[in-house]
Amino acid sequence: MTFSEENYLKTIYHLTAISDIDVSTNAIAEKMETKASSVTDMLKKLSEKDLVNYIKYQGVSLTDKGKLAAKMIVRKHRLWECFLVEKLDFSWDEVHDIAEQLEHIKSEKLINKLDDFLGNPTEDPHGDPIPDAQGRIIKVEKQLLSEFDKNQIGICVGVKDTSSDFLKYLDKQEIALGSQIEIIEKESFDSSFRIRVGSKELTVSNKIASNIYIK
Amino acid sequence: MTFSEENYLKTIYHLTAISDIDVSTNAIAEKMETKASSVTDMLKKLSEKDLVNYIKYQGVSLTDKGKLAAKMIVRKHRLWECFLVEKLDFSWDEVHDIAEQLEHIKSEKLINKLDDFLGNPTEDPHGDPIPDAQGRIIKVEKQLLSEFDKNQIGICVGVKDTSSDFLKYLDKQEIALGSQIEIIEKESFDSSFRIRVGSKELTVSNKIASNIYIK
DNA sequence: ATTTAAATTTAGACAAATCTAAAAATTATA
DNA sequence: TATAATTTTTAGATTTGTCTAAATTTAAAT
Ligand SMILES: [Mn+2]
Ligand SMILES: [Mn+2]
Ligand SMILES: [Mn+2]
Ligand SMILES: [Mn+2]
Repeated sequence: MTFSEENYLKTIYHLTAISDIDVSTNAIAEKMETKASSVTDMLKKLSEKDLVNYIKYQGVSLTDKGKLAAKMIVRKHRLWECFLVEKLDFSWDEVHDIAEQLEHIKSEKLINKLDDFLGNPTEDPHGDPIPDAQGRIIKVEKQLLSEFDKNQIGICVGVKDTSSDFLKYLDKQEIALGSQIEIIEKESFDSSFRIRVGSKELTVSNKIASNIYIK
Repeated sequence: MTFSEENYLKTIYHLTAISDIDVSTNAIAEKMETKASSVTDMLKKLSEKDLVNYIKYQGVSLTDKGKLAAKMIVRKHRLWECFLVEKLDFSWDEVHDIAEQLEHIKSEKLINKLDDFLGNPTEDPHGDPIPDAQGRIIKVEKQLLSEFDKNQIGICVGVKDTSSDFLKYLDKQEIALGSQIEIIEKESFDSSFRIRVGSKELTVSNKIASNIYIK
């Protein structure tokens, strides 16, 4: 399997995880910053290999084989992110791009040994679940901060947007995984939130609140 | 720089390290298990990028820029081999192929942090020197076991052949880096050696003795 | 000094992954 | 429902790295 094929599988996996319905050619093209015609070519190839169910003009979904392959790539990506943060002391906003490269290293033994070395973590530095060697995922039900109401309290357990910019913003506000967040006030006009994080109080926009997972 | 370009540079680096004179197209083709015509094509490209000094029909050598680039790849390869052996408990005969992949991961920060995490090792699991971030190498003078004479004693500090087969043979004979080796007898007929390793005595062919470095 | 052999390069082809531009199918709108 | 807009696919071109076969250059052997 080539790097490119792996990247397509991963993208389709992530897009189907969101909405569950078939993924469109354009959605893939947009996410991968490539052209729709390139996507079509690749879908034909992946279909030929029985990794996706593809019907012309009708969108695409992963086969069981394709889904497992995608999960193994996600597994590698997230384990490497753990390694970078836990062992090499990278911050959570620096690891994604390097993991994008490391996720393509081919060695089952390597990834399983890495898993053990890290103590078999179930979540990556952004709170995303790590599939095990069989592709099983422990789902933790979590809500967006934006769905919370006044006076509710929760723990930050993940982020939806994992861009470096957003993660740095959270660092600045001293919001990290494990932080306790209390909703002091929800402004009905713009759906912004007044929250308490630790001892500090701050106001966050709805856009921010829509990218923080709470449990 | 592409994977392929990096692999060519590394190969040229290793071939020049042996004999110091210009490397031939065929030597590169043989080592990389590719065709001479493919090598010629790549040499033109590397020459265009000022990574090699290339004169048609006359062989090739690395420029300073090319040599530094090659050393950085070797640095990455050997540091990852250390990681695999020291941290993930791989044996020294399993790590080369995985390191061949890992050496192409692009992140200076990653490799320098890995270096620190490993305690800035100066040698890899096969006794080969690890260039530092500036490309400097600590040369340890060492001799082949085959060049030793009767009654001499030394420590095994490296191997010339790093193939899995040879390394497994050494494991079987309980010869490892750090093992004390004493030459009991040198057979003049076939240049084989009777040696003592730890408490055991054994006979090794000249071919074996020509692939073990002693200090 | 020719001739022969070996090494190297060139020419042309191919597969993978991408692109642009044009055609076809689907979906939305009037 | 007919037409327009959007989405998707096809056709053809490009880049990278490879290959085979033929031509060229260099080295070796009469
Ligand atoms: Mn990531
Ligand atoms: Mn992540
Ligand atoms: Mn190696
Ligand atoms: Mn090595």
